Amino acid sequence: MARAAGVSPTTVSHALNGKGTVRKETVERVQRVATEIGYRPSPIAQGLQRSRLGLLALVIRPFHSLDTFLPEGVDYFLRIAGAAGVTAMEHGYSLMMVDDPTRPGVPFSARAADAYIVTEPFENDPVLTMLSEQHIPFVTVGADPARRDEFITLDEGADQQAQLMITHLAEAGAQRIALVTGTDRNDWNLGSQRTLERWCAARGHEPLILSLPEVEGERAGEAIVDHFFAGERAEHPDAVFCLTGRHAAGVLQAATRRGIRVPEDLLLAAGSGSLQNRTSRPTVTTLNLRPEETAQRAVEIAVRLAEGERVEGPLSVPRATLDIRESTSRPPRG
Amino acid sequence: MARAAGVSPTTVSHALNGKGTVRKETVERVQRVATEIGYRPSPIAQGLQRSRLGLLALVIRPFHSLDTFLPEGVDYFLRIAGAAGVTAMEHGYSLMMVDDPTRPGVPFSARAADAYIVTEPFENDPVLTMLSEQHIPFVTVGADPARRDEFITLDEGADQQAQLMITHLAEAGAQRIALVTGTDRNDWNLGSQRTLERWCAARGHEPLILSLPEVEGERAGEAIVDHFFAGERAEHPDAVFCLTGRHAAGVLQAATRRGIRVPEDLLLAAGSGSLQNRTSRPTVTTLNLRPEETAQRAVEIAVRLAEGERVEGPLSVPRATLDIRESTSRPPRG
DNA sequence: CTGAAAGCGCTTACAG
DNA sequence: CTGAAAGCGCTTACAG
Repeated sequence: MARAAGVSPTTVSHALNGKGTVRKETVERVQRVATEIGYRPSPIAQGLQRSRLGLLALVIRPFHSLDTFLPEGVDYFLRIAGAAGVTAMEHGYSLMMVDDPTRPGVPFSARAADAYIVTEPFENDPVLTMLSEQHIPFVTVGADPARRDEFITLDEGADQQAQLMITHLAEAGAQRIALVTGTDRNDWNLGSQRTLERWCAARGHEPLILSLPEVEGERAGEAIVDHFFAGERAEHPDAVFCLTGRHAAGVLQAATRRGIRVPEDLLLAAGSGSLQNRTSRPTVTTLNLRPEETAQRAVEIAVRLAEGERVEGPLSVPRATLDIRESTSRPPRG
Repeated sequence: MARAAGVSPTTVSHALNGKGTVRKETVERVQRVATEIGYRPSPIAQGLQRSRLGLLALVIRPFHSLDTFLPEGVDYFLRIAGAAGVTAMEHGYSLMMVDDPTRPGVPFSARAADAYIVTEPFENDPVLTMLSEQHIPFVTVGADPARRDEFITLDEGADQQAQLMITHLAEAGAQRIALVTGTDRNDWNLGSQRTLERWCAARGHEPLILSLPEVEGERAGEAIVDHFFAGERAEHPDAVFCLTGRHAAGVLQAATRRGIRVPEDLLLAAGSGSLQNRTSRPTVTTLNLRPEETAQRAVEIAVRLAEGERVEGPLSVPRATLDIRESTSRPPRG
């Protein structure tokens, strides 16, 4: 490029970046030649000397157990991804989704991010261990349950979120609330479980809890209904709270198939809902976890970390709200 | 790092990459020190000299008019994105989603990709112009309608795809098929329109076609039904083919609201379907565009381009198939 | 106003 | 077996 314009590399750089002082005609000539030959400064070379690429990485840990980058009917994480991409762009960064960067053979670009966002890390998550050991800045959405205060974390307040739904179900008349969690050992599953146990303990009855792999999705419906409605009638729950929208959709189908009416016989709710919970018959009450705002906060923190700022203080996701729908809208049993 | 291990940078490089010949003990010491101090070679510096970062960029042009990275109920592109991410990873690349890289102020990382995939480019798309001028390798999914053979393109065969659905509707008894396209000037909208026009011409009647912004989604349903069912009864279509699943979902709702029964009074089909078309009542017939395979092909081409290989010959997406559902399953009008 | 020099953090011939 | 030198493509002091 320098040769093509008949000037030094220094002058090219100055001209193209508006730095230093360059005669106006020289600037124009350099620009003209640049567009003529389709020259653009190498972002890699530029990155080298800023030692920053303007790249953020998003690791959605639950996708690892779901074994896909595009689980159907799992809105929450896709909305996180979409919003994170947009927010990153607004801050002058790009965002890439990567799977598990600790695996051997990962694209080496996966390690080129300036900062990482890790959502729903597992207990003692090796991804966090690696990032931490290699001094790569990162923020997690939801704590590593085993290392709660060790890393920079947007606390998701799983306890509060579960409590919100449990209170709603109780107010709608539920006496025995069953909880269906996933099997990933993350703060969302573990925290919700703790919360229901506490609630049941306060009422002096045994908690009804079932943990099934997230990946089973709606297929898990039959197993869930079998499990809770097998024994004596007095033992049956009058409300089921599934942490995932797909489990809830499955329960709705399985219950309907057996003549268990929602919400007349059974209240039904989901933690992280999805499209199908809004369109099923009846529609299903869910938590609104506000993934867009969560992503926004996470990206803002990641950007600050990427730029070498310190980030302190207790951080948290926006407070969840209830999207009350038909599945909990009529008092059960009458 | 070199100093910490008491050797030269050359030896560090050799030891860590298993190149050259280094004494076994030296290798071990270097490795030990590396993990101790959390050293990792800078991917940027490595990228500089390979002049490649292992990064692919995906530009989903329709998102630009939809004005979001996460349109709800638009499966096709998200499935493209998910599958592209996975396939990229299998080839040792990461994938980032970028919006319009021609805008001023884009993250400079957005220009750091080794190759681009651009889905559904617009007519005379400036993104393609820029990539082409800057000699950045790219592949499009769907042609730029104005520059059909100028770039490396996975042809989507919009004509064939539309023909497939039209034939199905006709076989199901449709006499007058109305087409609803989006307003983006891409090959999918324009090609489908051409195909319906040809079909109508062969039958000697005027084509019923309405173009409405993709972004209106289900809200467009009322307008569509208003438009086609305003005039005399003889002029009403007996089948509506919406290119987007959201338009189709809207038509279903609006029709139902007016007592137009699907499929008894009206056959309904969508081009690129989504979850809601599979779960609505009745379920809606769609094309299966096989986005996962499309993404896979696109990524494979992008990787070859990134690695400097030539790519030739007519390329195309996998052939669409029909997902026939209730909305076209009974002969209309008895 | 312009350019030679040094440096960003690596790797790859090449010499010892 | 190890390291000094050159180079990947830029930018940023600094000298002229």
